[in-house]
Amino acid sequence: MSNTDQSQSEQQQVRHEKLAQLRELGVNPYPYKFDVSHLAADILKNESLLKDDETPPSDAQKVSVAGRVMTRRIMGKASFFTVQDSTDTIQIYIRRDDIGVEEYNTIFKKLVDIGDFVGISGFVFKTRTGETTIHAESFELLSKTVRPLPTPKEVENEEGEMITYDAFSDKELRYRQRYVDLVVNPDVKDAFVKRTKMVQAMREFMNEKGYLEVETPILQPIYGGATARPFVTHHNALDMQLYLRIANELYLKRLIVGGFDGVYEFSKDFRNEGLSRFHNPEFTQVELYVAYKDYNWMMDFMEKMVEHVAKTLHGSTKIKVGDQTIDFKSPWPRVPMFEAIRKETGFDLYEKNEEEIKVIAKELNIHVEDGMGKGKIIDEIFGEYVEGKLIQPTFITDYPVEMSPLAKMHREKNGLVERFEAICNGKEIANAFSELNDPEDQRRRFEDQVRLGKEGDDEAMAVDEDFLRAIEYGMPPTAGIGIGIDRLAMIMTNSDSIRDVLFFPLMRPE
RNA sequence: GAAUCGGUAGCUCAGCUGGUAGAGCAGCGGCCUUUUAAGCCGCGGGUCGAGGGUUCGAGCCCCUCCCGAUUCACCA
Repeated sequence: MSNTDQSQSEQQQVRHEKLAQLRELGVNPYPYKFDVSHLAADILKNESLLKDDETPPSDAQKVSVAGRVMTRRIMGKASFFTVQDSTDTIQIYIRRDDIGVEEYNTIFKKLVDIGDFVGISGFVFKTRTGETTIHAESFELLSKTVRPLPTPKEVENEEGEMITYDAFSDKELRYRQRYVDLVVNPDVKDAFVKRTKMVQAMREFMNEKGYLEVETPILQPIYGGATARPFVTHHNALDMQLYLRIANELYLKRLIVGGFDGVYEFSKDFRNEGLSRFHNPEFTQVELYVAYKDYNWMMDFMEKMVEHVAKTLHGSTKIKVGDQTIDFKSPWPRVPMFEAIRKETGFDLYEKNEEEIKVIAKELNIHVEDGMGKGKIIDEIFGEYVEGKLIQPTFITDYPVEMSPLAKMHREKNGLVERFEAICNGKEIANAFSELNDPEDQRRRFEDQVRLGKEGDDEAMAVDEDFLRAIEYGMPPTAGIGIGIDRLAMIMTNSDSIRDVLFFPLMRPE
């Protein structure tokens, strides 16, 4: 867009004019650096920087801060304004007689706007009303903004609650212009910082156990490791169809075959499905595989790791989510899937055949489509009658083999596999199994998937011959897990939409 | 994919039964040297999501489409 574009608002045009005036005055509106000595948050915390009224400021009491101008209150020959840096917002007091007539009257009062980056040097004092403030001794424009920022204002009322006026609250604008959202809505930043700290805490927890963080292909010739529709792409030089990964499971298990005892990857996965409050086409999971362990061990591991995450982020195992309090203190209840269904519906599905289950599904008002298969129907019943009721973290264990083609047969229970899902706040946050390492069984399971695919299940898996070859070379007993990072982040940050824990959620083009 | 609600100034919103488009903040011109949603005086700013229709006349009624939010369905 040119700076004479007719589509610009009046305010944008005014700011472009100010930019030109600054240049005419010989002021570079985009200088190269500024030496910051203090962050706003540190100044606000550090009483020893406060200067008393009697003595002139010592060198140790001089501060330089930089950030965006967020509010301005001009009172003739002196002004107050606030500057927001990465840590907080601090008030600045500036006087004509301290910084010079042109600097104050022309540059500061006329040519600087809300949103501009500025650098201030001065000393710290407290105003009459007790607000810690920097008395500016010099002032420098660091970057001129030519687009007006939304200008929310926060006020504390008599009860000590913060009231926000003119909040930048339009969700569409907030998601499309996350950079603006981050500038004017401080809580947004907090949620993303928490997300990062959560990932760090998990990474440290796994590193401490000696597991190796690895990277595996995002572009895969055969997609696998989950049931989902993939994104399809094409490699020109090899003239080859490739898929964006829906999971990295099969690659991490190849690494277990290769002799690593524990490998994990924070993996951006891609599923070509609809969008919702809980679904974004690209999302993050951490998958972890540990040799010589089973799913019982993995439950111990997961509850301890998530308990650790909660303590790291909140200093407690208890977290407020909506109007619930969720307690991540281990151990979490472990309930076999069929028992959970029986408790909620009165029907025992164990060792029932597909016809019998279809009859029960009908009685439970579950919509059954052709080609859904036994596993899928059971999953439907579970989703409809059980999942949403599990608010406190719970392990649901022992799934039907039909819906778990990569999990090992249960050591005792007929027709089931050693699998668990961790459910929390009514949603799945993790999925794990004793990994199937019997190559003949694995081949049969793949073939069953192919059959389901032919019967119309468009999410069924394909046979991955190279993966079969890998486990034919031998894979030790292994426990594996995938934990949904976005879902867990939603809980840890009390967000009710996945979009609030993704910087840039997928949106239709403007 | 379906239903509901919404899209009006840079931001947040009002706009009745159809009759020349409003407020606060932000902006512009003044006054103001400890203010804090600073204050006071004055001013400008709009393709009312897009297109079509009905009407003497449409922000408002009708149709189509676009975008979003929420709920439901599928998926983690």
